[in-house]
Amino acid sequence: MKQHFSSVWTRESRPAKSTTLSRDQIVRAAMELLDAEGLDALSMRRLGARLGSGATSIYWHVANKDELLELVMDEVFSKVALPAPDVTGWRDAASVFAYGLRAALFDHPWSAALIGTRPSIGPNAMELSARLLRTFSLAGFEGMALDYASSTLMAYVLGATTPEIAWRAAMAGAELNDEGLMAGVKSVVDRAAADHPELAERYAEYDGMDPDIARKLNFDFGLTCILDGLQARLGR
Amino acid sequence: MKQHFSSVWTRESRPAKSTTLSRDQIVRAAMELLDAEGLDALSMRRLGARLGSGATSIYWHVANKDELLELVMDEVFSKVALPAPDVTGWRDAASVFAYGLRAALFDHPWSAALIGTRPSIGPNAMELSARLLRTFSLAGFEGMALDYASSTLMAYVLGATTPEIAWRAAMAGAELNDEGLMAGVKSVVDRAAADHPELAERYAEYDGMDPDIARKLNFDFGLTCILDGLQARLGR
DNA sequence: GAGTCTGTCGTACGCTGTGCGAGTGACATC
DNA sequence: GATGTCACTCGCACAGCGTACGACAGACTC
Repeated sequence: MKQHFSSVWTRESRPAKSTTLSRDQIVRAAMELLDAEGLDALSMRRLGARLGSGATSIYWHVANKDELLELVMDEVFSKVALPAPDVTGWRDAASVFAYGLRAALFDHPWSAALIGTRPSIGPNAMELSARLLRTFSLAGFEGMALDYASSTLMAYVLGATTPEIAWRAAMAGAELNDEGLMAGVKSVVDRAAADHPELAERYAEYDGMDPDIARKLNFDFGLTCILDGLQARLGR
Repeated sequence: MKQHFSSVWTRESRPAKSTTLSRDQIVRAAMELLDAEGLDALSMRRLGARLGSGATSIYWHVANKDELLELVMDEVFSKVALPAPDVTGWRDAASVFAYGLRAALFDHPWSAALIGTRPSIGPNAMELSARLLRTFSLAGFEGMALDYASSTLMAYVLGATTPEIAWRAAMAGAELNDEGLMAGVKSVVDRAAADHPELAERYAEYDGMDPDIARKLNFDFGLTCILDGLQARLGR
């Protein structure tokens, strides 16, 4: 039995005549719950309770939980700023985009687990990529290269950010100052270092460094590296 | 209540004296189940059944389902080839790595959903990144830049591949030849195009193109772009 | 007053991860 | 041979999950 391709964006939202519940409210409440307690904490029952209504009432406004997640995920993309490139120059605009997307994902860490799960084709995601295309278009990219350039940048930001989020989540609760809590991390790292002298050398350089700053430097390196690579393609 | 950082890699595997069940067997069976039926199909009961044993027997060899997923995920990284850079030159080695990782992820599409979930610190992941470091080291990168360079490449591959996998999964069952099945995709795309003329122009260029080939071209563009950016950094 | 449409919700089904404790067989020690 | 200890398996049970279904209430139309 073949399945049709289907997604929330394929259907219209229910007309919002309802007084007590609406798709917007549901999405907003889901976002709050996700931000506060993470992906596992979002259940239809808990969400219903937070909205002061029955769990199954939600299903009038949303087909199923997957679609709800699609809606919430798209909301994340709405929070990414992207300045007009004719004001700032395309490199600055692209940088602001990259840092903005990174920040938006950090603000909603549960999104890291959803990215690999469904394509981002909601209106906000579309709007964002259209603006990114415009940026690169004004920069001088044309034809396929225009598309390629913007998805290269997008890919880098996603691929750099999601593992960062995974790290942060794994460390949640463990604090740097408390040696006992970090012992687990250290033992994993030590084991790796023991087998691979190259890794040991690398880790040594990070000693005593704030991991957030280290990650930011890392991100910035890759970003300017990509922008350089793109720029080289502009002169043909 | 604070939580300790903990992971499978922190503990030793149970000594493999067991005749009927072993960690390796469990991981292998889990991988088969995941490949055949996807992430949702993996339940401890189904896995137990496939192994011809009770569901809860698994818990003697693996602390919980999360750890099992960590183990299976690490197995994916073991399948990535990386040629010695002194034979092929660092750019070729890096390309082979990138395509190899991409292929490994494609072979196990469920991995896309796990990448944002937990840091990849298993022995195979470590081994792979150590080899990548060696590659860039021989290329001439030093200090922090060595680390940055390899994680930039890693980030790009992950970020480019996971959305591709998400797309493929969403299209599963829908075939290009069958217009009816693709109608859903088309309506989403059309809606986006209506709101954003830039997007419409882009989509038009892909018309009639094999999407797999289009994606490969896209991937290749970004990859050479990054390698160029990295190379520019080599001459200081 | 009757009928229809919109929206809510209680109940129920089949499924999940996993804690617990009972059970089994191999081996060591007396 | 009896007893004890360990490595391992597994049935049961619990709390929770997503969601199909049908009953129900209120508003609006004829």
